[in-house]
Amino acid sequence: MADNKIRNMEEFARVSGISRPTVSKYFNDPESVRASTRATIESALELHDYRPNIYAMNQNRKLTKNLGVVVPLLTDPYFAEIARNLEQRCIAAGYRPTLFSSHGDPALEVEVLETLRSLKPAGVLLAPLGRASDQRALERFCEDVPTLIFDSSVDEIGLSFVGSDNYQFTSHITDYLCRTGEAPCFFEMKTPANPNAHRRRQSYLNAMKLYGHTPHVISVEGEGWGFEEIGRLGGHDALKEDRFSTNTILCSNDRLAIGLLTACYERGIKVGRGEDCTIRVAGQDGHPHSRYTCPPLTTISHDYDAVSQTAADSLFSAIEGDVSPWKSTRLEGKLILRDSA
Amino acid sequence: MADNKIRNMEEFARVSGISRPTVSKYFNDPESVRASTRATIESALELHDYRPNIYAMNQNRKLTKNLGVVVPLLTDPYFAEIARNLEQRCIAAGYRPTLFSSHGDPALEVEVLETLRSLKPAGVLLAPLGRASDQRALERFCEDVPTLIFDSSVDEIGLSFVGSDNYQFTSHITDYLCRTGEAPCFFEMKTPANPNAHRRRQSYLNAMKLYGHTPHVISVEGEGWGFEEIGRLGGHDALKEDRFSTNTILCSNDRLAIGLLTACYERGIKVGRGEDCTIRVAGQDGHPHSRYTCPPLTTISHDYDAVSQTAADSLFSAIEGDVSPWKSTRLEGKLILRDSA
DNA sequence: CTTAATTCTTTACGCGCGTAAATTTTATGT
DNA sequence: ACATAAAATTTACGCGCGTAAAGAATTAAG
Repeated sequence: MADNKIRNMEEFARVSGISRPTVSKYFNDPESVRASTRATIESALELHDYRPNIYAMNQNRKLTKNLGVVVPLLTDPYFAEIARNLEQRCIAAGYRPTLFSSHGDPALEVEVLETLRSLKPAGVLLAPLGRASDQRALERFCEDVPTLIFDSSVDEIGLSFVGSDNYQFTSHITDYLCRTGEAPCFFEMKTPANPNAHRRRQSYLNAMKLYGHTPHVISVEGEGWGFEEIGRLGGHDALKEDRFSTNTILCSNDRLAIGLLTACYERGIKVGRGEDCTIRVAGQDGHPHSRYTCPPLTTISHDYDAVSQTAADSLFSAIEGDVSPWKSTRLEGKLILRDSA
Repeated sequence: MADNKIRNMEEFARVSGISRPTVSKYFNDPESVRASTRATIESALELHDYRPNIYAMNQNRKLTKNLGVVVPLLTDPYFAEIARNLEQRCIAAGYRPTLFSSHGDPALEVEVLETLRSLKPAGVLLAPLGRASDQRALERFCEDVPTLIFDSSVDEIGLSFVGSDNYQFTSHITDYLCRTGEAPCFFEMKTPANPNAHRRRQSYLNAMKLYGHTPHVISVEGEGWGFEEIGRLGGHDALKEDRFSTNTILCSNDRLAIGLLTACYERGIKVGRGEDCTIRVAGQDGHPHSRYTCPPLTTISHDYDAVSQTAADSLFSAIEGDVSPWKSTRLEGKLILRDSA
């Protein structure tokens, strides 16, 4: 590490005894040079620790090693967790991921895409805002940049879609709730940000019909991404007006359920499976926090690893030349039984 | 937006009728050109929507407009929230922030700094991992890049430090707890990741002495960043062995408190201020989730906005030439009274 | 040892822009 | 109107690297 101030690749090539174009080739892909050359360069690298100027590098390269990872809201632990997972997969595969959050704002989402465009990324892993997204802007972006859509699907844009099977989620947990107690009613936002919410409601309706029960949907008001508060306030209203038709409530997602649990607590209603409990509450998502609610939340969890891996691998293979047609992959969730239902 | 494929600044300068060096000057700082010229350029910009190549831009510029924002763990909603806040301030100030997370891993933290170095950022807002950080690596980085340290202080490195006043946090909430019930015992991790934890324990000890009470600290085992689980398991143990000396527990941080609340629930212990409650639990941090625990968590909250603003503004003024000496700013927290204590 | 296939070296150009210096144009004050 | 300051233009060079082409060196195969 006696780095004698190597200023550029020219100098580094000189001290390593290898020509600059070959060194350039090495940095582009170490496997592309002979093993003995690689060893020479790498031993020189240990002595001088030089790093190529990324700006000069990316200026002329047809394809950078940059990847974009875009999530709608990084302060949501679900997206934070999946972003972390994706980021590490990208690094492991030799790419340079950059993390972006739309912060729940459609205008910001468009800006993020513009920024991303100027980064000339090799590819992008994009979880759109959903309903609020500027569809046209997304489409145009996907035409220019290899983009894999995940989490929430918006038409057939991009290379492919990878997400969870929301129909399976809801039908599976509805089935569980029906088998273990009263059939559930469904607690959701009236105008959800995410299109998955519609699939979940539909799946609830289908499942209830299938099992011969009368479905009942409670849709609560509320805009934005403060789901817990929407669930809490909506929960208070619904409880006050006695709008829950059964003692079992299936929430459209965990964050809503967390808010509802708080509302129940605040009204002195005991939630759970015990003898002394009034109602059962279940969520959907396997939110990182769901383990620590009181009572711990019964939910159906995304397979974070599988979604991340499928998404990342699809993008990588597309970048590396695989030209398979658009495809939607929806992975099943796993029921997580806890005390709330 | 009839963008007739502007390929570079040369072409854009031609169509806008302004010379390229002036256009370059404009993109570097729009205020640096005459208002009439600015108007000319901006109207051309609307017609052709050209964006300078950021790689070519940053290659020769002495100082880029890039900023780094580094947090120890982006999946922690506290850091996610503060990162979001900082990011938006950077954008508003005309910089290009890039978000990094060390994911709780010291080796990754060093890697992030290396990556950051090659981005030649104008400055960095860095929240170190803390105890686990590679001190030497941090120091060397701070020597090369204008870095403002926030959240957790590590020696007097970087431009300055901005964070919360942990002494005030703990003494304030200890005072509150003493005045409203039994004096608290202190629930913490034996080997905390964050140096703030030591300040909090010390402040607890001081405050208890001041008020003439006997302090009692319960330190629980557990490594890593899964604070909720550490709090839950440690809580179970402590409850089982009856190690809490009073009916009031002040937790070193909210995530630990959240885990403890879950443990209490699981043991059928009622937490809160009500007649029927056995113990009181309080946290520290004002974690985004603390509003939705059951019962809602009494805590003392970081002033997110003030911390972010002070940190961002300090960095900006340092970048713009202010050479004030190293300084530590510690902002007071606000008590948030809820039902748990 | 010859031959062919790889791999490396040399040479050279260009990417898109920052930036400096000298010159010309435009704005400002009297 | 003039002198002066401020801003824009012209010209030119260089940043650090990607990349292409042609020739030399190395390796692998027969």
